[in-house]
Amino acid sequence: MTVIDSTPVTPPPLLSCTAGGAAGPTRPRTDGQDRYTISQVAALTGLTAHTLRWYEQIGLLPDVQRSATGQRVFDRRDLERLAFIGKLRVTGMSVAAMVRFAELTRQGETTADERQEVLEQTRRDVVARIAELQDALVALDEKLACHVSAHGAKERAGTSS
Amino acid sequence: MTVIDSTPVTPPPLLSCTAGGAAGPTRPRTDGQDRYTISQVAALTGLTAHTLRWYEQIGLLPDVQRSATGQRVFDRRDLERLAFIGKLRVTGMSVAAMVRFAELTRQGETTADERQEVLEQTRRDVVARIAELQDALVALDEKLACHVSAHGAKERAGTSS
DNA sequence: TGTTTGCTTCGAGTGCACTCGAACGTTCTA
DNA sequence: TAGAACGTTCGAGTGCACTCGAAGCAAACA
Repeated sequence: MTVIDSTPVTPPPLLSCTAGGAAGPTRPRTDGQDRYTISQVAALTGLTAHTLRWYEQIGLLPDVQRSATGQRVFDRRDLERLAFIGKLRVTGMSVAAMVRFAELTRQGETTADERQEVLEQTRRDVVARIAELQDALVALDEKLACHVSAHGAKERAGTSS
Repeated sequence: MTVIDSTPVTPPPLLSCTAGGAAGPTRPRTDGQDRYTISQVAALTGLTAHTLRWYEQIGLLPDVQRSATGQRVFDRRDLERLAFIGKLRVTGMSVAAMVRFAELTRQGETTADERQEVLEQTRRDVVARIAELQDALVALDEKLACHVSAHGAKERAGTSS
């Protein structure tokens, strides 16, 4: 991965309610100027070109457009999909589950209920995970409090070792 | 792992400011009745006996006492240590880092500063992780809101496909 | 007394999510 | 026109945290 310094890449604004999850069942053709090469997308997302190709290959990021010469042409929609994939990744969802979700999305409106259930379950998982982490935070703070009080006592007693 | 149904195991209350992190440099001999076999500890913690032995072997849970016949005898202190290890695990700290922390704890008061730094860094990591998850939660909620509104529109229009 | 549980060491296997490299050809850009 | 970037397929490697099994023997429990 080399640093891209030519053709400055401007991250597009993310739309709110579009096909972030995976491929939408229909994709409006990219007629505008939001075209990104794989290395630009790599730079924007922090993923490697390898990983981007892999995502496409396993069906996590399907239907990436190609130029007449066969090169991948990513657009804003793909970046949105990748952004949402990033969110799902943060939640701890496995790649296999994300692929499954992408497939459901591709299947269109008929899978809306199932997708909603997946999202709600994921939401519950995230809430639980946050609670766990906050629990851990409490434990850390208790430990730190011990350290501080022990240190304070030490300071007061002048035992510096 | 079989389910333990004899000798009901009562989880001990966790003390607040003791040797949770790893072995304290000195361990008061276990004279009381808080003695646990490896399978009892496994049942209490959800870890396997394999993993408990492994923890001891790699130095994550050092100085587990032994009976005259060489069997491990865990006590409340060990359970506290395991509870704290569980918290650290939740934070995403690697086993290697936890072992390092346990070693520092064994080394006693001289490593207090370093341990405090580790705890503070871990705390920062956890806070960042929580922020990430809350971010993901927002993204999930946006998606769910889309679903709900789409569904609502569908309901209103009577297009049920 | 027989079954279960425990002990040891050792290495191998698992599942995940990448991550990399090879090998070789095509296309784009300065 | 050179060289960087892109394309393909394929398999292998990495790092983590377990997880399991074997072998063979000792101890505890019902």
